[in-house]
Amino acid sequence: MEEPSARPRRRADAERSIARIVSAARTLLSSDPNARTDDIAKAAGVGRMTLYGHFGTRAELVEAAFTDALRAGDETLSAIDLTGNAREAMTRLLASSWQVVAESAALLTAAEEVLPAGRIRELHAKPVQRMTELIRRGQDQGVFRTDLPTVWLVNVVHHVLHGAATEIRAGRLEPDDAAEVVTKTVQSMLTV
Amino acid sequence: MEEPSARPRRRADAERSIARIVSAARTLLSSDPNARTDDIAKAAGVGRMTLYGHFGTRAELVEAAFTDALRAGDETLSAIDLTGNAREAMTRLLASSWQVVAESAALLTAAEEVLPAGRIRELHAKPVQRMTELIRRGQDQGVFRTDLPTVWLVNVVHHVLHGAATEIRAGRLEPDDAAEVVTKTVQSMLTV
DNA sequence: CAAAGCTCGTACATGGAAGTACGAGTTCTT
DNA sequence: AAGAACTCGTACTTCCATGTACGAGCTTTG
Repeated sequence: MEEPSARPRRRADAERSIARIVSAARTLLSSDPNARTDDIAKAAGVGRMTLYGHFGTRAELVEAAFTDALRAGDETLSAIDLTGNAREAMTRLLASSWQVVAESAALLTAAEEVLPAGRIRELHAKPVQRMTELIRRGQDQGVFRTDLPTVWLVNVVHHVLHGAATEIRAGRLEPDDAAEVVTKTVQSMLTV
Repeated sequence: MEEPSARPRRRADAERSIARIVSAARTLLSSDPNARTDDIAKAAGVGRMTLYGHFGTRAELVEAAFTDALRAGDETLSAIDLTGNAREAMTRLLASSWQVVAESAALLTAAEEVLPAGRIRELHAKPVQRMTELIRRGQDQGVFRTDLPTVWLVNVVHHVLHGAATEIRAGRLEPDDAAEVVTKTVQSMLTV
């Protein structure tokens, strides 16, 4: 899908710049989805022109940052053991998921403003699939409800995670309580 | 709270213009939170200058539209009978609520971009209180869980409603199924 | 019916962010 | 060490939506 390493290949300093830019973009956009490219360049310790040399448009930059965040999230979540009892696996998955979601909530907003909905969905494929498989497995095991469409269950879990992120940002939920609250909520949601 | 009818009083044609503008703003902003004031004036069948005569800034206009939507929502929801068994009352409340939320989801986004968070919260006070009271009553009756903060329960219900709105917009949930799906989800969420 | 209150077109001012142009200097790569 | 690749400052150019100014002509209201 991506160009794995097409073209003449980049010089080492260029790679470094790009990495710093993407990282800065992730940071800034994660706290303000409207962060200006200008500020991102500054935060990356790089000239504005350098940034434009690598990312022709703001949209490209946002996409790169978003993709990177998803990659990082996937790395975290794919380390979790999801075998055995699906209910317990879900608890383990949620314990890490809420943080991943919370960290990049604003970044997602930025992406939604700039990328077509289909692209966003595409990039989300992995986490969605992970959750879908787990829920399906739970349904097969008879521990999760089957009276609602699986797609809905998957998505509503995501909405609850985003909800928790919002509540934390608004100061109405303590980060320390998040895992427990989210888990209890989701677990009963998955039960009739 | 508002100025009930302060000042010399407006002329009849002004009242009419304002009503048309607010209504157009509600419509446009409910489908595109970034709708331009220009387009709103056009849709209201009113000159741009007339609009600016009544609303000094875009923010004022958005607030007026948002307030009006909340007023309309409140009108709908306050007609619902919430007495008796809290669980059944909740089902009745949700049956109407999901639509109200879905209709103005984009408008809420517009408001969030332009109004301070506190103001939004303030304007939401009524619906929040309605839901809070119902949940508390259910807890007293012993039909709703008490192992999670009531504030969280109230807010997570809102998030689920918004989630349903999103799924509908994305074509992943049929409007006809919404009420059932939302109800089932929320009811089990409110149970241990 | 007259004054006050509204409407609304055209034209302009403002402001913010995106993206471009140019070109001199620096760092890699081979 | 030479050429290619990259950096990056400064100074535009564009674009687009918000908000203003001015003023002629309609409605309401009392």
